Amino acid sequence: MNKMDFSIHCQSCSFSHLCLPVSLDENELQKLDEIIERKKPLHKHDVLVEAQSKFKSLYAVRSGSFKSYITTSDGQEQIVGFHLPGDLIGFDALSTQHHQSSATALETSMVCEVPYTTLEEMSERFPKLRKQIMTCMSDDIKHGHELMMLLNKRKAEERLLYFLAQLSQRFSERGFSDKQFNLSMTRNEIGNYLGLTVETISRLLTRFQKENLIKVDGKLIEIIDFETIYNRSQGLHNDLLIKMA
Amino acid sequence: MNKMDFSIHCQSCSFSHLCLPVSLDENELQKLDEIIERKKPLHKHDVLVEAQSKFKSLYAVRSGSFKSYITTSDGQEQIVGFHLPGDLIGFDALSTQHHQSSATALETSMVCEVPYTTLEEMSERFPKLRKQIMTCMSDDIKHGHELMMLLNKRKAEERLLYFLAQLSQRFSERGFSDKQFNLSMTRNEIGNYLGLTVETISRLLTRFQKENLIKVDGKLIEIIDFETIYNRSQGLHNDLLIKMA
DNA sequence: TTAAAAACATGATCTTAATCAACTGAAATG
DNA sequence: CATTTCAGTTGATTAAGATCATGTTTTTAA
Repeated sequence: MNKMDFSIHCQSCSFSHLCLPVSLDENELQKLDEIIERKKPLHKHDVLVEAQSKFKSLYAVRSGSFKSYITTSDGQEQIVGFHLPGDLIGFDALSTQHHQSSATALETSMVCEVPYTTLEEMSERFPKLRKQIMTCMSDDIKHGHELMMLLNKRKAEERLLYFLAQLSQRFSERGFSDKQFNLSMTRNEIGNYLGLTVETISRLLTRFQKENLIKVDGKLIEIIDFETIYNRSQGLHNDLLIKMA
Repeated sequence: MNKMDFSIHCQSCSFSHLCLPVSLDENELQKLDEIIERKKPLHKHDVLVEAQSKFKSLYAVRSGSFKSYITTSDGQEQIVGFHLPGDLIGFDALSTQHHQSSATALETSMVCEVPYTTLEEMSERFPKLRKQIMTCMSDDIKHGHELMMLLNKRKAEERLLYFLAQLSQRFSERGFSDKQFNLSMTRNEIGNYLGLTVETISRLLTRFQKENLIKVDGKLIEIIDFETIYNRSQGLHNDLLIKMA
């Protein structure tokens, strides 16, 4: 962790192309940068947002990662998303003024905080900012639809391959390696998200390794054959592909 | 179908409390009413919105019902929602300007059309309208989260009971009977939405009838024991409830 | 109005991933 | 640094729901 991180600006942030600054001009960016507060690091298990709590701020992940989850009536946890640097957390509270889901850090992480009141003001003045928030919500809806398809139509193997392919892509978009990365979430959490058990995740990872799709070393994943991972995650298997050709 | 339907106004619409007019004042409502176009009826299987098509209008269901769905890479259909009178269709296009899902009528239905350009103008002038659209999107995200929980944590029986309970509630909110209603969707479509097969839906409906929870007559459903339906849809069974007491 | 096509119901069998169990390794915590 | 808790792996068994098969009823369209 670099002390410099505390004083970084939106203008020079390497995730600005994914985050709120998208499409803002110099002047607007300057304003946004002024109202954003940099918070001190959160540690693993620290709670960033509590479900049902009043909406006070929007957060952008600066480093590390988070999971967000809802809690069912019978006390179970359902993870609804994992957040990487550049992602926004908390906009599910924009309508009701209360958060619908909780968010906790999966590792030591940093966030930028955008206080609600200043955000309201700014989005009144800058339609582009409003639009960007709309886009985030819309993306979230789309993600929900895709997930629905995944959970309804795909079997265990396809779900986990989809998860790995998607993670790899997201790391790549953020300038990290898409060939080698760390899983900050446990096997249990992956299973929770994908509607599978830990045992199934574990077995599949070992199998994928045997099939030479990935290399697994604890939390470290190496993507060996992205092509096959992607195809099979879409329900396209080799024998099927050969038939089509 | 009454001819009067064609000339009904937002001011006197019985679904205005669920639809765009929410929280608009007399003047604003008047303006909204002026830009809304009433379209002629759509029939079963008619396409209202085509996925990937350019965003031209937002639609509010006036009568009848719709399903919206995405199509997977291998050509399968995944239903992502059913729409009843008062519901908005098409706002998943607000960010990209292109629709993410298709929508077709499940029966003879009517919609109110709000052209995109006038909507943009209006929402610029009336923050309340903008807020209402935000609320719709936010509700959709929330719905997605709940569905994820349903598909990941609940078994077939609980899913279908949840579906029935939710339909009953939604009918009630719209001033229809919550005790007796018609399923405008097929068993196949229910299964598609809930991640189950037709056969499972069929078997469960017969079982629920035998257990005296509902009465089934083809597409006509009568809710007999809402209390038990709701409890069991949440994973709370009788023996468990007795233990807790 | 009637033929053809969908939609629905129900039984028999099979498959996938859950569950149960036992063990190993990693990492918090006093 | 020790010990106890948590995370992960692997095997054996089971159960829920899919799939397959067939008959019936309802809808649709010629």
